[in-house]
Amino acid sequence: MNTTKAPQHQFAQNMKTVARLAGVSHATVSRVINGTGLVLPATAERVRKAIEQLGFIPNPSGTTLRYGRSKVFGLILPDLTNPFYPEFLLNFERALVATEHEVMLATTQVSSPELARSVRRMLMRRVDGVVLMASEFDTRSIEPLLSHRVPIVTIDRRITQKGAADVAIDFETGYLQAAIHLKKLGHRRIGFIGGSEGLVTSKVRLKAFQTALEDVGLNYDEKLTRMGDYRVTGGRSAMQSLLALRKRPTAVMTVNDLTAFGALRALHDAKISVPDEISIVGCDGSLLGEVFPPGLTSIAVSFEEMSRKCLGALHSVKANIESKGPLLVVPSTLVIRGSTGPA
Amino acid sequence: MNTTKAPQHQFAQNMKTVARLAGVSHATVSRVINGTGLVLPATAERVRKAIEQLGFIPNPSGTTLRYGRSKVFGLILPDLTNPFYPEFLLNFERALVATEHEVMLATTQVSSPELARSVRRMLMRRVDGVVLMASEFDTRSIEPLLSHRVPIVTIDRRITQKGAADVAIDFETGYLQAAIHLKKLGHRRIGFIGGSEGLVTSKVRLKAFQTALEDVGLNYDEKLTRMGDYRVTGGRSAMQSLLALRKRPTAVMTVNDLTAFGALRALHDAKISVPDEISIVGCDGSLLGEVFPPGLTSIAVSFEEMSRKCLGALHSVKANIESKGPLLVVPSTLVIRGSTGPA
DNA sequence: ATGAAAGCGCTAACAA
DNA sequence: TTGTTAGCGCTTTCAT
Repeated sequence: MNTTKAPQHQFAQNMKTVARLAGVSHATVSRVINGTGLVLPATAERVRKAIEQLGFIPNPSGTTLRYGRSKVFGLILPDLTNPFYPEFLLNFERALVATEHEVMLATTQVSSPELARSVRRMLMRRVDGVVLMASEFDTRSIEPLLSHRVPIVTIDRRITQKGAADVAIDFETGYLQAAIHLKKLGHRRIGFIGGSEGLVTSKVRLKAFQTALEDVGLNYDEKLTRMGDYRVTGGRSAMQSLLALRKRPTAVMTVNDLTAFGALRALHDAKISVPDEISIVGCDGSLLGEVFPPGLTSIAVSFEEMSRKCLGALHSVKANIESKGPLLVVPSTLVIRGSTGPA
Repeated sequence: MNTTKAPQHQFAQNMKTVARLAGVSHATVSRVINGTGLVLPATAERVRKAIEQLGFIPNPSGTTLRYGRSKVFGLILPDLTNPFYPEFLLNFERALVATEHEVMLATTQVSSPELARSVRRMLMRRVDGVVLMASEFDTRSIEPLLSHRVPIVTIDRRITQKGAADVAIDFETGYLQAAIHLKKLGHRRIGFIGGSEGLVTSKVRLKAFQTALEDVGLNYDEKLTRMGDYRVTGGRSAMQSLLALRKRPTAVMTVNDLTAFGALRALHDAKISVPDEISIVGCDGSLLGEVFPPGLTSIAVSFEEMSRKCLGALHSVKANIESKGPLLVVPSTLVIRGSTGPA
């Protein structure tokens, strides 16, 4: 005999209720909903009618509990104030929702102990995979994901390992396009504002810039390079430093849009006209670049394609969790706006 | 006898495992983890040690299944490309994570049928409440939330109902501070770029602007008012329209930062110097306003306080689901940056 | 093609 | 103060 009372739930319907109304078993209801297994068309129709009639809303926690699957993917972002990330999130969420999945978000400085806590949260919620938007992090933090066989995708880390794939951004073509564009405009002294000292992505982008210059027959001049921090402040002070040079660059490429925004701000404050006196190139292709005066020429990646590749990578890691994940590449293209002009 | 095989889970530990190691029952483990009920300190210590030793990670789907609680709050945002929303999301997430909760995100144009689908997703996941960042929407879309007794908080709708609270933003003080600030700078002809025609929030902010002008003894001039769309494009063309006037305003307030960005862009393109020739005031206090040349003076709301109020409202609705939710107010304050100067 | 049964991990009611 | 027990909804295996 049942001694405990049923708890007060708001949800009176379950598959059994539906089954009863349709005159079938709840297993059949499950088969209809999941489109799996053989069900007579007439039966399926009856079930669908019952679902409709009852306004039945399935409860995925049953499945999560029983089978450890959640249809939730974790997404770890370092910084929601950098427009790059919300724009990616938007596309990622859209791609997930289209397949009945959900995003579980964690905003975490990846170099902090917070990363380990975010990972734990995701493990608790039994996520089916994690996209870690970072190239540099303490590998011990993701160890728990690996040991629980949760597929991982990192971004632009350019390394893969057992259970983890990587989606790299092909900055090389983007910076090359930018170099061609600037050279055509007559620029010869092209500077660069990089990311944070020592980071892999930072080095990759600087290298891409250097190679691009060489490829169009221009010299790379170390004196025209400054390091930033991927943020506005870094771009701003780097630009100020470049402006202090006796022989200034006539164009400056940057490591990301936020850095370029900082540079544009420094130029505005110094009353130097863009693009008349100097040209600026960003990297990200974020929407705000369209507005930021005078419109930022930028090396853009397709967020939509990136989301798709991340999800694809996640699936292929899951399918083969015992081997190294794939290393996918997303192309980049130059978007020309108002911040670049004749030298 | 058990005929089905245990499914392949990555998680070998549950409360029973912990209980066994600690020499107690799994109910006691639950009590220790939740800090509820009486447990002898020594017993609790043994349990904690066992949890530690096993690296036990609790599985909330058990609770969700049994009791319909998820420790997840839904957040419905209209637009992640408006920096206001990611900045709010950041704070909201932080506040939730601090109490072991999660955000479930939906990015949805609230006037579309997508809203109903987002609501359904949240119902499926058994969210404990929903923050709907919208003042205008088809009420039928949230009907399912109400009927399932899911607490709702709307933003700046300025209406509450059974099961739903509202967090309104007190724009009145913010616009008043802005009016005082501009008057002190010598401005007499102050224009306004509003939101979308017909929306409540749009009307509220326009009204706040009008009242503010009156309060400082200035005349409201309808000819200096334009409607926008809360986005960059609207602000841009509205500003262009204002610039076409024979007698231009010397300062313009806007309905939000994105609109102000658009206005600043239009002014840049028209080679009109800000704040030398015209002053601009935004509304949101988003971080990007700091950078956007020449730095946007803006009416800011504290995202942190807003998150806190939303969560508080959600709790008080839940505690009293049968009555009208509270109507809370978040203050706004003027943040002075470079876009305002002497007339 | 359909049904029966089992069990995932949890918390709360009750018993001891 | 601690243990026992029940059952939330689901999918899958096995039987029919």
